Amino acid sequence: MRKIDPKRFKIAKRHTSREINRQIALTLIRTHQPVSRADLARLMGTRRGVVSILVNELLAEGLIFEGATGEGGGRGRKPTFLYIDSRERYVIAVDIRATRTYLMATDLLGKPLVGITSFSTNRTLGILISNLSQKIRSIVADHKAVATCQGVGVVVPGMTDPKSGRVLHAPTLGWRNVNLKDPLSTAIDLPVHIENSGRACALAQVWASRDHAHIGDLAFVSVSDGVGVGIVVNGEILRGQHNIAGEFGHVPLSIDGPRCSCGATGCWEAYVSNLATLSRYFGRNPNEQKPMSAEMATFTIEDLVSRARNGDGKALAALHSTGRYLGLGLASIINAVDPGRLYIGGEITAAWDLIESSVKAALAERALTDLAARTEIRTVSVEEHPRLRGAAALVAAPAFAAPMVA
Amino acid sequence: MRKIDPKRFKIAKRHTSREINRQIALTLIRTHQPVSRADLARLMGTRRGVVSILVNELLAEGLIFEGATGEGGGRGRKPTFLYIDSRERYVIAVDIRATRTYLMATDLLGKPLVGITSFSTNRTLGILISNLSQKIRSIVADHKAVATCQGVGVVVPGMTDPKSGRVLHAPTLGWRNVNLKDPLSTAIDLPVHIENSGRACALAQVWASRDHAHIGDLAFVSVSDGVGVGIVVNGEILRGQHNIAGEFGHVPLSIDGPRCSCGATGCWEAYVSNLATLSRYFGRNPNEQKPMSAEMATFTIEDLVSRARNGDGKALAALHSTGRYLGLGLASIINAVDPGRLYIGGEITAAWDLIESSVKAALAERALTDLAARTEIRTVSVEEHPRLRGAAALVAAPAFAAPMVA
DNA sequence: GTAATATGTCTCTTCTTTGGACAATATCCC
DNA sequence: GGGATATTGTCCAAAGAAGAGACATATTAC
Repeated sequence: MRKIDPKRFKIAKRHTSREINRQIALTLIRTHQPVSRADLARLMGTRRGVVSILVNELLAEGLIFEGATGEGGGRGRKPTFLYIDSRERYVIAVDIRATRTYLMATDLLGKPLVGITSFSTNRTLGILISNLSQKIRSIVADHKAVATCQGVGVVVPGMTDPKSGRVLHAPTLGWRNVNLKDPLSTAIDLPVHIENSGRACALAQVWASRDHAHIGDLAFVSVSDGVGVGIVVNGEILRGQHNIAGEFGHVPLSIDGPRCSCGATGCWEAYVSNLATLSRYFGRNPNEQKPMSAEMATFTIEDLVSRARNGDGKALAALHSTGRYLGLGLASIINAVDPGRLYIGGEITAAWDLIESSVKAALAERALTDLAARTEIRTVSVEEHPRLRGAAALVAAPAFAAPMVA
Repeated sequence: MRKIDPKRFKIAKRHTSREINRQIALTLIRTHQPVSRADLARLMGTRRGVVSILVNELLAEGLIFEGATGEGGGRGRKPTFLYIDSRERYVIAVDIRATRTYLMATDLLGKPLVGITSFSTNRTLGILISNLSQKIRSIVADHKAVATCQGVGVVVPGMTDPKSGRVLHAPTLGWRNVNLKDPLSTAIDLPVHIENSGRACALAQVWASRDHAHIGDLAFVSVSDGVGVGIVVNGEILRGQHNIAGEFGHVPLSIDGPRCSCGATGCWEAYVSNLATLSRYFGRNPNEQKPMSAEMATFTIEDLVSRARNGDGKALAALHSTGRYLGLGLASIINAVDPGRLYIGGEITAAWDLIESSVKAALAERALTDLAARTEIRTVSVEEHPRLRGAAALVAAPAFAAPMVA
């Protein structure tokens, strides 16, 4: 039961029905391919005649293509199978991180076309844009003959306003209220979409093409330098009134806890970020000003995990502790928005087998019902590049999205 | 950008466009009444001809009525004004609380028709249903001549599953997984809608008819024995996968804090519930098992507030403390879902002038941006009966809701 | 009184789903 | 091999709905 917004409603025009059904057909082709017109008619509960019109429209636009007539199975005329056409269009995904910036090109379904390239991030906006557009232009030039670029999706570790294309605040980059979209867009002459990396990761999971069982309500928790969270409600990214929705990283576990980079104390992030885990291992107060030892400065979570695997009890304890705090925070997410599934990303997932029990025990401690405590948790490894896949989805997904209506 | 659910999509049928525009017209009549057909055509950006058809449909169904031709202002034929017809239909709202159960009848816009009646709550389900249906039948009999009852909305202090009509867990009533809807519905032969009271309060604000500026994203925080929260996203109540979404009352402020009724420790509820505030005043550990003094047992928040107003420094300090914790928790809500507006209900609102500064200061401490810290907060006094208004909205609102599409 | 103007209804056109017919296959079974 | 049966995709007429504009009605300006 949704209330119609008396200021921002959308009237049903003459084309609206067609638009809706067209997108449904496209979605079903996407999730069920290979699929015939007759199959679609059965799935949609309409006549084959309408489906034919819809399909011909999609064919004319080049969004889908007809494959060879497939094996029907029973008797009767064999069906012509339909597929999403992922050859002529592609998108470029960009992941800007504090130290390096990563690029990838994918088709509309998120399948990578070329390997991931990267370069060192220069935090001066002008230089970064210049470096970036050079790389992008090179990719575009390479593909000019076969396909056209639909746009560039850029994810940033910080708060963003996708509408204006501004990065509101990215602490690790030292950016505050900078317009990233417009200068980049003019430099490369392509549409640019900006988004926070946590949300983009969530987006990547929503649109993950393999997932037949669509989960319209999910949360993605990305644990690395900070904790980024993306929430999806009703198949739509939750952005909130000020573009800060989903910042569970700064919901407290203990208001008297350690100081967080955001200025407040006891944020979840201050307990489970990579730095927090490492500090715990070194028995160091993360707020301390005194310089780190050489070992500490270069020591990574990967190192910690391998030590834990090799029998370092202190390392294992530090991981378990992080696992526990992770679970406590996940319980907050469940109690707050109760998503159908939780995804965890970040370096810590490499140690998931070690910490899963701690996570689940902590979750059960605070979840309000048994069923909620058993909310499915899936890890997304660093190698799956959820941020880049999310960046790609920023550009590719709108072609498949539901039209705004009512 | 919303993903279409490949399992639960809704095709656009021949009637769909009409349905959508009909509901938009109805919404606009609701929010802009008195309004003419020509006004609607301008608001909707369509021809007057289409509006006429939609309006005639709504007239035939008795949802709206034509008033006297109004003053146009300029020259030309005078418009015939349209209004929501709130005479022929009404709904019954029920608020079941631990000690008393309240009833009210309202029209479709939520305007009370008869005064609020109440009776002592008997926690034995059968007896309560019997008592309740007696009262309901009496109201129905009183109105039989003039109007028909559309249904009964029931709100409960606990977790509910509106679909099945079951109360999953209501600690203060001692109910666990009881079917409230079906037996009540058969007893009174009317449709029954069950909902958690926090969510219902949020619903009441969404559908508050005065509010021209529709806020599609809001949170309602109801502070009393416990802390109930209702979240609205995109004009729709957030229920979550297990019907526990919005339970911010059990998101921690400090995991090492006082024990909460839910079994966990340091929940927001354990800091700001009425009991927590009173315990703070009496310098008593709320988890203590030792019996309360006679004074403490009968002392209420209202008493505390009046003492604070009369110069009791300890009372004022206890309230300020609650205000601070309230603000810290509100910051969590803002960081998590970033609603456009926060509503606060409960007895504590009577002391809002005393604690507002504490609330806002605490909120500013933890909010991630200045803009977010300035999220509008509105109080809803106990006299406005938000729970009952929400219960009414459960039944009345579907008539105005947007149709499910795509 | 006449011109100007706004409202509400009506008609015709265009777009879209609905229902059914039909040709084009392909298999089953005798 | 041939007829019966079944399935796919297309086509056509019907009906629902928005778009565009004409027209009668009602009211004020001058």
